[in-house]
Amino acid sequence: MSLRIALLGLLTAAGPSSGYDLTKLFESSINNAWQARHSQIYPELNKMAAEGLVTVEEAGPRGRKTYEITEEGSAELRAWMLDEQPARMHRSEAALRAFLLPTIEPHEAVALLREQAEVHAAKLAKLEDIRARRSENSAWRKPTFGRYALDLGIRQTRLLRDWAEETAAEIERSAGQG
Amino acid sequence: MSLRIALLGLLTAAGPSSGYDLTKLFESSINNAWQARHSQIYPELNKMAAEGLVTVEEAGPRGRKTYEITEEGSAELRAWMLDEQPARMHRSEAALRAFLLPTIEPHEAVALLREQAEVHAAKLAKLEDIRARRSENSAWRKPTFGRYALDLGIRQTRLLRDWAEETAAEIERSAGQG
DNA sequence: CAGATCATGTAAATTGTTACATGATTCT
DNA sequence: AGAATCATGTAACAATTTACATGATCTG
Repeated sequence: MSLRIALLGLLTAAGPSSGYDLTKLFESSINNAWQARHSQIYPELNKMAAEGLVTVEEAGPRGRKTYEITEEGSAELRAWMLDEQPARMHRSEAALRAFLLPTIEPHEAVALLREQAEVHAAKLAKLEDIRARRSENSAWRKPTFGRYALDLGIRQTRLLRDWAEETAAEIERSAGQG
Repeated sequence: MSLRIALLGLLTAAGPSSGYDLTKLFESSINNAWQARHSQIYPELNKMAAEGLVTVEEAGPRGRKTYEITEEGSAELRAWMLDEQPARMHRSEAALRAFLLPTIEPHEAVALLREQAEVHAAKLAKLEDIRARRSENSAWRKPTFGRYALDLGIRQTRLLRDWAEETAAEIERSAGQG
């Protein structure tokens, strides 16, 4: 379901797009929240077209197909947004690693965390750069699009960086004592 | 792969356990990072036993089977932990909703965010309570187990609460003007 | 014209969810 | 004895990944 919702959302945010466009949008915009390959996106778009959630226009240069969201599609997206869903699924390999940190040696954990902190710091810089340039290059119809998610992404990345740094320092401290 | 890693991690952290135990541990400990039902856990444990990553002891009261991690299983876990994996997968319906916030009316978005903030606040209280009582009831072999992940979970939950509150306020402000 | 990029698809395998199915043991 | 909990499993379906496959168009 979430893939479908993400696609409807991107079609709302960016306007009529091809599967190829959407695949790239997935990587560049919503990647922090959800991922999908073209091999999943193309069939899903066709299923959605068959169900009337989007329309297809087959006219482009290299067999390019342009999909556009329908009223029915917008209704589906809206229903999902307003629906009470107490069970929100969340999977994160980074958090899994955090849990499993005590399974390796303290000095290894410290090295790993320091490395992670650097990765997060680099990502943070990239996201902040995107935010700074937001007004120019955005493919969005409304300027608010992506804004809240970007803000959330920046905060989360900063949190991960700080957590990694502080946890590394803490492990180092306690390993030095014990 | 991640399911397998999570199971190996839990077997390391909690010692020999049954599939039933592990299913409950999934819910209570690692849930913030990964989820799995017993219908996925039981077959995976049997596959891991066949591959020599865990041993099985069929002796318990109600057909209970006890699984224990082997050297080979520990090596697999260790390899995963130390392995450089630049692509860490992350999926979150909450973040997806954040992205799609501008697809609904501002007043709806505000209501949704306020609701979410409350949910996160409640979860935060629960997690902080768990942290406060940690020393007593923990099933872990080492006291550090779950500690780092719990800390991360608390920070992330607090972040979501704050983000929801502040974003609600911001939307309210700009909707009032515009 | 060669290499990059655009553009779409399918097949097979893996992973994850929901639903069905069963029986033992403990608690009240 | 009946309800709750312990305990394990399978089957069907849905979602996701990896790999295979193809061809058009643009760029240098």
